[in-house]
Amino acid sequence: MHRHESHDACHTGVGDMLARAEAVCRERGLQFTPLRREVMEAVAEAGKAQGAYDIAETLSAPGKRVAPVSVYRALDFLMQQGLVHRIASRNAFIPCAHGHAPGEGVVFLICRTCGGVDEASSGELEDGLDRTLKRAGFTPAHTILEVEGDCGACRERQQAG
Amino acid sequence: MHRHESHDACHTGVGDMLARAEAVCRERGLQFTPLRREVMEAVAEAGKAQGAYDIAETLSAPGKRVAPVSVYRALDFLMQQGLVHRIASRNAFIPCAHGHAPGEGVVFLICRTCGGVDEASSGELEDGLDRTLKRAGFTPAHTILEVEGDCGACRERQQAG
DNA sequence: GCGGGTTTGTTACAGTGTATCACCGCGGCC
DNA sequence: GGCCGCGGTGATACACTGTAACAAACCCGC
Ligand SMILES: [Zn+2]
Ligand SMILES: [Zn+2]
Ligand SMILES: [Zn+2]
Ligand SMILES: [Zn+2]
Repeated sequence: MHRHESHDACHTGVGDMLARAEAVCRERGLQFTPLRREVMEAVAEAGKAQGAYDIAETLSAPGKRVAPVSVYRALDFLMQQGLVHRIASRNAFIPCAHGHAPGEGVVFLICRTCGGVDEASSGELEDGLDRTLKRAGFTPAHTILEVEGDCGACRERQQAG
Repeated sequence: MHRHESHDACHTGVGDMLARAEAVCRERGLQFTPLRREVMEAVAEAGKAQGAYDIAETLSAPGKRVAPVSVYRALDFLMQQGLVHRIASRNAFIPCAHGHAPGEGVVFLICRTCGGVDEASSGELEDGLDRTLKRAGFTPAHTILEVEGDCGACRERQQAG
């Protein structure tokens, strides 16, 4: 999978993500069960946004079937803990590589070439959104901000090829 | 349905939307067929985001069934012409009340109380996003920006009640 | 061991969107 | 007129996404 070196918040490896997930759960008195770990692992290893059915298939093996509904439940849990994000425009899920605070505005950068999804955040952007909402008299509760395009790595690769 | 008086870009009536749709199609040499008109009308009259199956049901009558697939085709056409928007977080569609240029950034304000969807745009916001993307080395092609919350009218109504 | 909450398995189902093929209507063309 | 090509529509079937409901297993404190 590709890495974006272009912004300062560096990506986390699969092992780190699992360790963080485990720590978060212990800290909050919640169970990081084998299924939840497997789902977290599958999402973290994929390198691009995974559909729930993809994950179910990944985790299934001859003799051990994991039903999509179980995956959805694990994903719901992981999302509540901020360990996984849902990409609305793809009906798919990615691991949170940044560990940002809940409510913090995040932009998802979805590469249409390699399928990788990066997270970026910006106070400036958030302030602009807040002002726009205030001007419209709108009280926000939840924001979705997803940009589809080409990541730096893919753009360079295209220009080179 | 409710109206947001809070921002300057004023909403358009159903008749105006239909007239604009017709004008746009004639201008571009495209057909504004009865089905497309009916779908545009259903979306414009609803006052809140409509699912494709809702529209199909609205347009169906005893003896005249409109299949969802036909609605999807009409909606695809109307979206290409910028006459209708898709709300990704709701799997639903709204009429474009503003007639903005293609590529112009727009925020959808989705009221979780009344279900109404308003559009707002902001150069400041767009600039902030552009800078954030540039910093991340990401070239945008399409942006989804949807905020769920409470519109001014509903908030006042709640405080009064 | 028992009771009660949480997690998981299983099945069935609802909601959303697409593929495919046939048919129709309308112009252009011979 | 007859023919053809093309865009739009109808109709069926299907794939993909997500949820409801209930039972079984598990865990933990009493
Ligand atoms: Zn994150
Ligand atoms: Zn890429
Ligand atoms: Zn619009
Ligand atoms: Zn409202």
